[in-house]
Amino acid sequence: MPGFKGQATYSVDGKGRIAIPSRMRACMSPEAHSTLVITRGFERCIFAYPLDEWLEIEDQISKLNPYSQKHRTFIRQFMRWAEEVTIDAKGRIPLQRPLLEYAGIEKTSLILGSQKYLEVWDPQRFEEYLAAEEADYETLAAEVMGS
Amino acid sequence: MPGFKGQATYSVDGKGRIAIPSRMRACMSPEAHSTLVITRGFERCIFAYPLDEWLEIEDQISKLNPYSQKHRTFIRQFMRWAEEVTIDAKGRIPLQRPLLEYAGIEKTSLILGSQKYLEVWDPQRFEEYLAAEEADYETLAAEVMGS
DNA sequence: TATTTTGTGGGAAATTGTGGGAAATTGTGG
DNA sequence: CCACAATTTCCCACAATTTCCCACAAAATA
Repeated sequence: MPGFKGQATYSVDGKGRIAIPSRMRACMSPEAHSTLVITRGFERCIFAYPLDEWLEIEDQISKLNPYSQKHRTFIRQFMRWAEEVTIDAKGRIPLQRPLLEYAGIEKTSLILGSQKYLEVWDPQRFEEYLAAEEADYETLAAEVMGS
Repeated sequence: MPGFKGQATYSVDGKGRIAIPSRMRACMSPEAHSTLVITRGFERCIFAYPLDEWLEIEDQISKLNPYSQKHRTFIRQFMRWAEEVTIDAKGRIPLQRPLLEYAGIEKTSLILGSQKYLEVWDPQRFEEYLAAEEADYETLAAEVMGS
């Protein structure tokens, strides 16, 4: 089962909705029930997990120890940003203002497929992120994938 | 099962489509379902993997740790350029504008068979690449293939 | 030379993305 | 408990893009 791939630049409408590219929608399994869990991602973007993927992550979270301060803090931070949203008839999802603010998204969004989840970026911020990345793609590939 | 071989110079039509040479198409196994995954290659060309080959790569990717910053960056970069395309009735595939731009392809493309995958180059850029390669073919062969 | 295959181009149909209005829901204050 | 405002959800219309399909020409085969 292939994962999410590809990229697209879509607009954010007045109601804070963004479209999910149909190719990416097609990658979701029926068990996801057209539902995504959006949450604060790393590197200042939004992550969106299909429901079934998310449940596996939550399963891991549930195994953490709530009596450890470190674990507790992580659980709190991880869960408080998460929001379950369903994809509407036109393939869109609503994004909450706090998340949009966190990611610095206003009128345009860049959607990236990243295997098990989607990422939503402010296009300009993504450019800056790319520029800041020190290792170039080919070096990184050799490092990570080299046997 | 023999791999992709040979080369061909084909045009890119107004809709960004290129034909896949029939003898290369003939090399694809039925498991590929006439589907190629095109993505950003190294040295500024486009790679095209038959679906079955690609799935093996993605399998490796899925084993990486998304909580490691380095791995996450690689997954992001690797997947965002990838796009699943099916070969149409006339043996063509559509190429997305971002990929064409990355490879500097405009009206003409050079298609190379390279064992497990195809490469799509801008003909002129390929010439430049050859010229820039310092090691000649025979020296390289001795180095790489020497037991 | 006739016939099939292969590559090229473009038109028509279907799908996809965008925006906005109306109905339903939720929260707030009287 | 009800009225009102604000938000969210559902639905429809339009435009742009993509997909599908057919026609033609060049090349290869016989």
